Amino acid sequence: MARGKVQLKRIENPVHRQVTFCKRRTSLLKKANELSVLCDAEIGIIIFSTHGKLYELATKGPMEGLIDRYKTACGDAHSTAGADANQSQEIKQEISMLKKEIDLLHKSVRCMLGEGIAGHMTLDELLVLEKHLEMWVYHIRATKMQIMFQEIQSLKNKEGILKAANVFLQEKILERNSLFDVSPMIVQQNGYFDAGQMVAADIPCPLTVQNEHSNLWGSDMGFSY
Amino acid sequence: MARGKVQLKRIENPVHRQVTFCKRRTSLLKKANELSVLCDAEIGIIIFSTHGKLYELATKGPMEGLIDRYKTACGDAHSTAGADANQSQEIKQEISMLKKEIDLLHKSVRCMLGEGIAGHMTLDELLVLEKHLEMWVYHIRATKMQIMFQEIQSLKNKEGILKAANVFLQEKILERNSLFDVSPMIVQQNGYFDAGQMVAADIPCPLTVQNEHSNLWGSDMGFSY
DNA sequence: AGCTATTCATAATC
DNA sequence: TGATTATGAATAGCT
Repeated sequence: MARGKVQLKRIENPVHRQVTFCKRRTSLLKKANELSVLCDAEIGIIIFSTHGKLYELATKGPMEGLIDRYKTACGDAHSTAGADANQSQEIKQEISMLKKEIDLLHKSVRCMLGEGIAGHMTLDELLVLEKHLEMWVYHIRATKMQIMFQEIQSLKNKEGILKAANVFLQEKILERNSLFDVSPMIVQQNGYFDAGQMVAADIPCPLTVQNEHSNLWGSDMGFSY
Repeated sequence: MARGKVQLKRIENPVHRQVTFCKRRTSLLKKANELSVLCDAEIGIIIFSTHGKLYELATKGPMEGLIDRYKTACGDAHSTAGADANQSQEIKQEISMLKKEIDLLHKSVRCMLGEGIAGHMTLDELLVLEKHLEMWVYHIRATKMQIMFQEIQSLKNKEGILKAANVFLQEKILERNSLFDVSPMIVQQNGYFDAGQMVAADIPCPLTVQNEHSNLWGSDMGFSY
């Protein structure tokens, strides 16, 4: 062909390969159509690109009909009979395969977003900008997460301290209750309790704290990050 | 073509038609084979001559496999039976969706590999990809944030409850200190308090705080996003 | 996507 | 059929 004869070998450069694929595919289908018209032949062509994209041509009627004719002419019997029975199983299997592929591709995309772009010098500035923005946002978010984590740790420490303090205080009270008949107190679920009423009450119930997972995850606590 | 441009019309002369069919058919199959090798594509060609004679080519594996792949990729087969038509329809739709996503991801990967955006992805596809990525990241982060806020809220509730209980207990103690000269207890800001002041006592009704948040955080709760 | 220099394909002919 | 040849098509390498 032009500007040098081509080797009948897979084109390694992806860009070249893609361009050649596009051009030659078009020509092939055109040729097929010409042959069909000129010579009154029925032709079907099925092409799957490297990436699995389908291109097809059927010159007389639908591809289905051509395939049926092919199977007939091929001399077979096992075409459509048992297909339906196994179809459900096959479809499920196919869905599973497709999902696995999607998962793999997701990982690929993530990997590429996370990896350097140094290997491709022709990469445009948009991608570089995106990368920079991502790094920037990353640091902001990391800081926010750290602050939140510290707050959680701090609160946990406070909790432990207060629990210990309360245990000690209750020991004190019980110590005296046994001598002076002082009623215990109740802390209610919402954390509110009426101290005045408690003092007057006479209920031998433990001081407990429960169910404080009354999550206050309000709609106004937006995801601002 | 040589010696005059050819009309794209059926060749009426049977001899000419036969000769042209033979030559062009050979060339078409040759071209198809070249395309397959050069561009790593899977190609199948089925040709029926005017007289019904079959010529075929399948570049990677048997024609049967290619036809199966075609039916799968096409949006799926003619399942004929109407019994499971609805289920089949849903499954087809799901497969279609999955394939679209795979196609999108393939394009994304290619794009990121530096093959260029314009030639491979439409603006719509880019927007969809962007939206997908954003939604994906959004869900992950929303989940993380929700867990963290719940944790914080839970701890704050506990803190409030324990503080109230602590205040009440201190009041109790002070109330009796005035009568029995017991020194009050102090919980210090840094969370330290002197256990040595504690007086051993029998505690039939302990002040308890259930520990419900210990398993919300994994040990690998890094800032990985 | 276009262009062009080459190589290919092939219609007509022998 | 097969070979030859004059011409139109296809296309690889570049922009």
